[in-house]
Amino acid sequence: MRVIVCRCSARYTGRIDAELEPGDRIILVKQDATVLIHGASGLMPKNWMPAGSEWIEEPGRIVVSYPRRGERLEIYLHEVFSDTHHAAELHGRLIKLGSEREMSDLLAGQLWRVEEGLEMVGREAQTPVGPIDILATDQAGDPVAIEVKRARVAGGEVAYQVQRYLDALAGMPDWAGTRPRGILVAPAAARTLLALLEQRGIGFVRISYELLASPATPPS
Amino acid sequence: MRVIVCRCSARYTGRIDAELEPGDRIILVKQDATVLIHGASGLMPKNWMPAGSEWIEEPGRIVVSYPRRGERLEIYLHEVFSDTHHAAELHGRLIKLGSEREMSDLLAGQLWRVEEGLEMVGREAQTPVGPIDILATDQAGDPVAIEVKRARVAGGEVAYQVQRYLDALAGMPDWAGTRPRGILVAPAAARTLLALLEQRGIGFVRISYELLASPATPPS
DNA sequence: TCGTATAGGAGCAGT
DNA sequence: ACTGCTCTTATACGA
Repeated sequence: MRVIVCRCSARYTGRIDAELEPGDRIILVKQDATVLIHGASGLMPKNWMPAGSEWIEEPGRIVVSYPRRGERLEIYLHEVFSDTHHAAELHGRLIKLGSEREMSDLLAGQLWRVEEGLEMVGREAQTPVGPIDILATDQAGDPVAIEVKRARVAGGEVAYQVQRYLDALAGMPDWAGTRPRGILVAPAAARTLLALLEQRGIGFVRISYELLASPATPPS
Repeated sequence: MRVIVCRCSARYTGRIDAELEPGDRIILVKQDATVLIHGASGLMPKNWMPAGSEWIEEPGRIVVSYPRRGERLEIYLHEVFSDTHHAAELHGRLIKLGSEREMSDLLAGQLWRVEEGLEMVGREAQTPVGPIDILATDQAGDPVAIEVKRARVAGGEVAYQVQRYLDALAGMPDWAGTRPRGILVAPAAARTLLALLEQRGIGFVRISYELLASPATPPS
């Protein structure tokens, strides 16, 4: 890992064309050849190049390229304040708790929170248009596609995503003659989305990861 | 801007819970108080905190918090290899060419490339469900919602995005009695998306930014 | 503030 | 490789 503190400018061409005007920046070059040019604000780098990029260095100029995708970044070093190298031998993992997948896992064992009488059919149930998070059957035997979101949902696309699953279910021989339903499970939803779901006949059940992770209290 | 090269571990709690095991990292602290913990690979930091975070430092331990969103990052410094500060006085802008907005601007003056006889109605035309990139009328006087994408489109969401616009148009008094149509303009589309568009009656016209930016050759 | 859409999105898992 | 889909997505723009 190399850290260059410098005043530089840059020019990127590839997926777009971009010009970075001169400024004080920190350039990180990682062990996998990822290159980041970080400015004084924000999470995202001003410019970057992906892992596996090729590196050509001349005095005052660095050219990083990724021919496979037609990308190229030219960095012009106007003044180098420091340029150091670090071994980075230890690489501890990052462990995340509370992902959607985990929420879905928890919910699978607590389907009674969604609706009484649901029977699990499958997880990530394959349809021609993509996998359904949780597929269940209700008391009437009709299929219920449950879409799980970890965080508050605002955008309306999810309604169409569920609709797409329902259309697919309706066309599958296994479910011929049934009336597929859809339910969105999330900790919160935008007002406009709730209206859209209502209009489409898609249910919404407010459930958070914290609720699912807390000691379960199944129905009596 | 501060750069700490160190061996550290960290614990984040907020939107999820995450634990970063001990490893060699580069911590960037930006002028806007953004904090990034970068590992040896990849574009994204292992952990981060947003601009405006609060900072508490003790020997061997840094606590960054953003109470407004209930976020907190604890960094445990096991060994500090270097810890430097840099002024960063010059902040040149980043200028991008080839964004979707610019592509849309160009296309607005070359609607003949999409379909003969289109008449411009509006840009970013407001509907209750969001703005339509380009709204036009065709030779029959029916509204045409044109969605512009600057890069190849794979996901099917765009079909629903356009469908939503069409539904909204159908419900607007201005367009009562008309038959709204949708057209996706992009340099390329996935096979499955093409099928979905076809099925939904949404048109696809293959146009790239490069084509629009090249010297225009209007119809004879 | 919320809602909506773009991003050089990135990253990941399945086919 | 292509597709689908989540992300502590970030970021910008507008009502």
